[in-house]
Amino acid sequence: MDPWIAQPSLSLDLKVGLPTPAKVVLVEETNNFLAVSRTKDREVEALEAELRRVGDENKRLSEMLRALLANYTELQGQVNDMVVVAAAANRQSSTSEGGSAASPSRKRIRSDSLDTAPHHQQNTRKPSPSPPFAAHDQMECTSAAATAAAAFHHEPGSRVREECKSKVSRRYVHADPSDLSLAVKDGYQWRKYGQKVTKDNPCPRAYFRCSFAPSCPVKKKVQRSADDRTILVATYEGDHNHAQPPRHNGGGSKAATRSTPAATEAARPAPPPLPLQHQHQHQQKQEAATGPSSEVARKNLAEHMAVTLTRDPGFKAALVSALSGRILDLSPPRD
DNA sequence: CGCTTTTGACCCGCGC
DNA sequence: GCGCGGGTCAAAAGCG
Repeated sequence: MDPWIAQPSLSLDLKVGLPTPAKVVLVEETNNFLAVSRTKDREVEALEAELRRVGDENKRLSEMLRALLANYTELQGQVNDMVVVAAAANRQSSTSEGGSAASPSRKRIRSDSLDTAPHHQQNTRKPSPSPPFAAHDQMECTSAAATAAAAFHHEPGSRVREECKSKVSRRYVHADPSDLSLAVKDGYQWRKYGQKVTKDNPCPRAYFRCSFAPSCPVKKKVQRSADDRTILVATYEGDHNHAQPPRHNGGGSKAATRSTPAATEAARPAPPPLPLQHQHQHQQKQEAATGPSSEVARKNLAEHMAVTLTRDPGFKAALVSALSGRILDLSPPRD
């Protein structure tokens, strides 16, 4: 039963000066209509007020997000600087020890980073004396691999150390747990060549090669984090020996226009996980070509954070709970 | 038709 | 030497 029908004022009006039943019904409906209109007006006003309040809150949250973003960018820069300093220090120490670049990896050294696909089968069992990326300094871990670099310092001889030797960087990407594609958007074209379930993580690990240039030695491993399955951990090995592919291919091969998960990665405007030196070069190129890249980076980051938040069921639930609580508090009491 | 993805098999390093 | 586990290969299937 609607609340306005039970209001005492309505029952009073019904009994005054109404000679015929038809008129009684007419007046009753008119009064009902007026009561409904008044109630609706109050509801509309309340909703408008709530809308204004939410709008203000949205503005405030946007400002907080901007401030957070600025702090993040600043901290990211500091971390980059620290990693550069640490990498320089490690280069000095490693060269003073006789140069670790010539030490062979304990793991099987494959030469497919040098050779093109047709002969890698015959050459894979031979040790590769100096892959192209080995000519660079060995400790070229990116800022994203700060944790790997830290592990390297604590665990000499471990697998992490090997990875750092061959220019390993890591990138953590938030992803929908229901999305099983294991696609990490980084601006490059990747071809998946294997998938494996590892011992320490029930989620499968996917192996990718750079498919933009056949001789590109870069490999990528993508696996969901065992702790938080909404996070994809992308591990990059090696360094691209080519420029970043264009965002969209106009009249390229058919495969380039396909909408496969790996192909769609290349169409997204996300910054590539370049090592530090290349990141700086890339940034300078971008700045020269398109103006300051910090704006673009901030925009991308803001979009990413917004997407991440809106995809998070917990965030949605919290938002709904907060809004419903406010609405109930602000709603006019009905007797 | 050309490319990518899938997936079982295989290779190889490492620990015991 | 053997088994385990990570990484890779390559044939088949899928896709536009």
